Parts: sequence; structure tokens; C-alpha cells
Amino acid sequence: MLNQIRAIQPELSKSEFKVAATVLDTPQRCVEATMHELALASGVSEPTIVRFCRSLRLSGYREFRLRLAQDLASQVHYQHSQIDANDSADQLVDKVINSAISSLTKVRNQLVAEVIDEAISIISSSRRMEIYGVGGAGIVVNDAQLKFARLGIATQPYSDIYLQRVAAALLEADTCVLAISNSGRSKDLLESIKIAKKSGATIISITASASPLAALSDSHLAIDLDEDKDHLAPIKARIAHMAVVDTLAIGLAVRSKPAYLERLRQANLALEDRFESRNRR
Amino acid sequence: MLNQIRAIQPELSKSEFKVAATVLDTPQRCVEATMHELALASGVSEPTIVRFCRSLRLSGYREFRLRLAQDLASQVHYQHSQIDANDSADQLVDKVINSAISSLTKVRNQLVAEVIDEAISIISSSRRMEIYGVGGAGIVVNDAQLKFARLGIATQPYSDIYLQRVAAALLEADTCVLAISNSGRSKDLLESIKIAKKSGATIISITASASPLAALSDSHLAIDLDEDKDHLAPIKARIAHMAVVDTLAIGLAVRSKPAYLERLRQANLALEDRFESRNRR
DNA sequence: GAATTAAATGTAATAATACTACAAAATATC
DNA sequence: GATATTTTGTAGTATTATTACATTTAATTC
Repeated sequence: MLNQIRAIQPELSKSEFKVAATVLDTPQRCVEATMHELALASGVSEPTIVRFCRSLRLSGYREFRLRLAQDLASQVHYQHSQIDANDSADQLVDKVINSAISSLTKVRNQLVAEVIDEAISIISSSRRMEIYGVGGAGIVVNDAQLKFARLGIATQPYSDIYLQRVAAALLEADTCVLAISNSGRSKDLLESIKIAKKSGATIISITASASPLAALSDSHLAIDLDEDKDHLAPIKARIAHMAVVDTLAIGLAVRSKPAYLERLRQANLALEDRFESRNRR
Repeated sequence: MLNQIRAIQPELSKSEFKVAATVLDTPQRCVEATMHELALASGVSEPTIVRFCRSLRLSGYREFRLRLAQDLASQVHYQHSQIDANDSADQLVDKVINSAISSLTKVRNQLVAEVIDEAISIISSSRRMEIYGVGGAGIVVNDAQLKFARLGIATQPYSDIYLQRVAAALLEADTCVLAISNSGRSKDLLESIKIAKKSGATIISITASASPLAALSDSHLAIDLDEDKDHLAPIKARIAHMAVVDTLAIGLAVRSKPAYLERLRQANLALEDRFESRNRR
């Protein structure tokens, strides 16, 4: 919902834009607000509120409020809670999993459809792709390589900063680089990306908005996670980034000619004899 | 909310009881209904609806409807839906993420607290741990290594089947092996585990119940995912397994002496100068 | 750059919805 | 069986959402 509002905001008229802004700014408040209050808060008239709701293809304010409430509820539910030594194993499981779910929910709300489409079309029109990341993101980089490989899309993962730079210097104009970093501030990665850009490669990034990496990117999949320093932080980032990669890979698969899906089938087939059959037990 | 209604239902008056009944019976419908409609459906008058809401300690029907909507939204079980070529990017995101969330939910429901405790105690009483997996699980194996490393727990990951066997043959009695496999039927992995067992190592597995791998394990963290053959299947498995590893690692960290957490802090510190500062931009 | 047209926005009236006061039933209490 | 108490509904009021229409603002054409 918020996602959708963000997406259509640029197409809205001046007044409706204001309404979108208030909603995006204080969604929790809007759920509680009556139409009159929202009109007041946005500095517009009440009919504009109705028109705004209609722009979202909803029947009216009542439905809007309901949808917004539901949307927020599905995020709020998984509050992140600190883990401590006294937690039972049950609590531990709940907290860890809920925190993972909450970061996935964030991804769902933050991914902008247009950017996904953009990134997919960049990848599919590039001759080849390299994937860069450092530190914890290295895992995501390798995971991405595996996912794309299963679709028959050859990619080269580099999580070593030296290899990265060498590779980046050798890139050509019709290639692209997928850069993955939570903060978007790793000096080493930034250096590699600058080199890649100089080589003429198109840069797709999965990173925080307003980060140096985002600024360098041609296509930027913004993921902003809490900056908490708890032990779950790196895990959350990893799961979130993997989910974005999933979306890209799957999108690429379904968007492009059915050939990809056929390749996926074959890749699965090739592994089949490596498994114990279920019957023989 | 529904639970609360169920709880107070016996204490309600006859008419309010009817209202509670309709709400419990068709909660989804009630979210959409106006006060008048709910009154009609329950065969009571509108003030009774208000009184019912007040019995729930809510200000009125408006709040009731909002709360109910939120409540239902947070329970909505992300059911898995097939992705097809006509999906918009928005739908794509929703489907991929929801499917990931649903597999995490499964993990949450399937993990048994006792087994987590058991696995944690095996790991912390072992001199060292090796982590085995093949194919897609290789990613999880590397991720696990990284997670444990951050806690100062040295582990050796092996996703190559030959190295695995060699390593397994050299294991000693006071070591343990964490084996990760979705199906629990990969011949290569099973072979490695048999060798590891012969060497006297304790086996912890993250895999499907009733699988050959489960049968070989000393401690078995059972994760059963749908056996659907869609393109999301491997992704779901990976996310689910990573979540289990997270739980183990975090559990290990909080259970054991605070030393682990201190090490984690130091590991984070060691990386700090590798990042662009936020101020300089 | 003025005139015309179209789009956007707000005002004011109307409709729908939620809520309240009070009176009538129903139930319990003596 | 009369009285008190609780429960419920009727009818009216207040609030909230929506619509019709007029006004303003912006865009387009000459």
C-alpha cells in the first residue's frame, strides 16, 4: 500500500501529492485520522482526500483507511525485540524468525516496482553480469550467482576486493554489475564500482538509499534497514538482500522467453541421480 | 482480538453474544461491514453493536473495525501463489517475499525448542565443528561459517564433496558436524556423513524429517517444506535453513559466557575503518 | 500575450454512518 | 406479584464521508 502510494505519487496532482506525502510521512497517524483531520493535516479539502483514494483505485476513504490499517498491521506485528540470555529456546526461535520476517516485510514495502522492471531489463539486455559485494554480502553474492546460474544466466561473483578491481577494469560497455552492500559505504566496494563505471558498465545496486553507492548506480534497489547494532543486524541484511536477488532472478525468469524456465528444469534434472530415491528409502 | 472476543463471549448479554458469534463466525465479512449491516446480520439493534464494542473496551464501532482489520491482517497467512509471466512487478515482489515469509513461518512452527537446546549444547561442548552441504546448501554452509566466525567460533565449511570426505575421515570424537540439506537424500552428503560418524563425530542435521540424513543424525532439526517444484523451491529452502542457522548461532552467543558477544563487538569494530563515514558524504 | 479550453480544487449541500438519550421489555430480586 | 435492575430497541442527533457544482488554476491555441 505505502509502496503503491510511493509509486503513484509523482503522477498525482499537486494537492493529491500533498495527501500522499502526509500519508507516507505519518501512516500510523492517518490510520487513526478521520477524513477531515487528514484534509487538515495535508492542507487540502476533503473531496481531494476522496479523489486521492480513488487514484489508488479504492472506493473511498473508508476503504483506504481499512487497507492502510491492514497494511501497517502486517508490518508492525513483528516488532523486533532484544534477545537476552534468559530467553527460552522457544523465545529465541520466535525472536530470530520474527526479526527475519520483519526485515522481509520491509523489503516488500520498500521495493519499487518500476526499479525492479528497470533492473530486469538492464540485466537481460546486458551481454553478461558480474556481482560484487564485500564482507557479509559475499554470501549474498555467491547466492546470487547460483540463482542466476540455475536460469542459465552466466554471472561472475567477486567478493574479493582485489579480484573485483581487476575484473572491473576489464569490463566493457555492454555489461552490467550488480553491487550488493547494506550500508553502501564500504570504501573497497565503492572503489570497485567507480572503476567499473569508468569501464562503461551499467551499475545496479542493492543498498541503502542516500548512500554513496546509490549515487553511483544507474539502477538502485533501495533497502533501508534499521541501523541497530544488535547481533541480528547482519542476518537481517543478508536475508533482505537475498530476497531482493530472488525477486530479480525470478522476475528475469518469468519475464524473459520461456527458455529460462526450461533451463531451470534441466538444471534440476541434471542433479537428480545424485539423490537417494524416496522409495528405496 | 478474536481470542479476546472468544474469551469474553460467555460474560456477554444475549444480544451481545449474538454479535460476538457473527464476528467469530465471519470475521472477514465483519471487517467490510458497516455497523448497520453487522446489526442486521446478528439480528440485533445498532446500539447493541456499540455496546458490544465497549465491552471490548474500545471507543466504538469505528475502532472495533480498525482493530479487527489489523488483527486479521497480521494473521493472514501468506499463502503461496504461483508466479506467472503476466504478473506485474508489484505482484512479483509480493509473491516472492510472501513465499519467503511463509517458509520462515513454517520454520518457526517446526523448530522444537528442546532440539535447539540440544544442538547448542553439542556445539558448545565440541572442540570444533565442521559444516557440510552440497549444491544450493553450499551457500548456507558458507553463511553459517561466517556467522559462527563472527562469534569467534572457528568452523570449517565444506561444500565440495571430495574435500568433505577427506575431512570427515580425519574427524575426532570430540568434534561435531553440522549437515545441511533440504531433502536429506543427497548421496554424496550421506556418504560424507557416514564417514564422519565412523570417525566418531557427533552429527547435527538441518533437514527433512524421515530422511536418510535425519536417521544418521544425533540431533535433528527438522524442517519440512512443501515439495513443490516451482522456481521458488530452492530459495525457500535456503532462507529457511539460514534462519535455523541464525537461531543456532544467536542461541550459542547468548547462552554461552558473555565472551562471545564481546568478540562479536570486536569483529564489528575491526571493520569500521573500511567504511565511508556518513558525515563526509 | 490574450482567449479558450481543460484540469484541478474547493464550497456547500446531501447521504451515509456512527453514536446517544431515553423509553420499553425482559429479567431478576424480594 | 411488585419493585428494582438489567437489557434492548426506537428515534433522534452528531459526525463523517461523498457528491454536485462553482471557482480557480494551468495549459493550449491563436
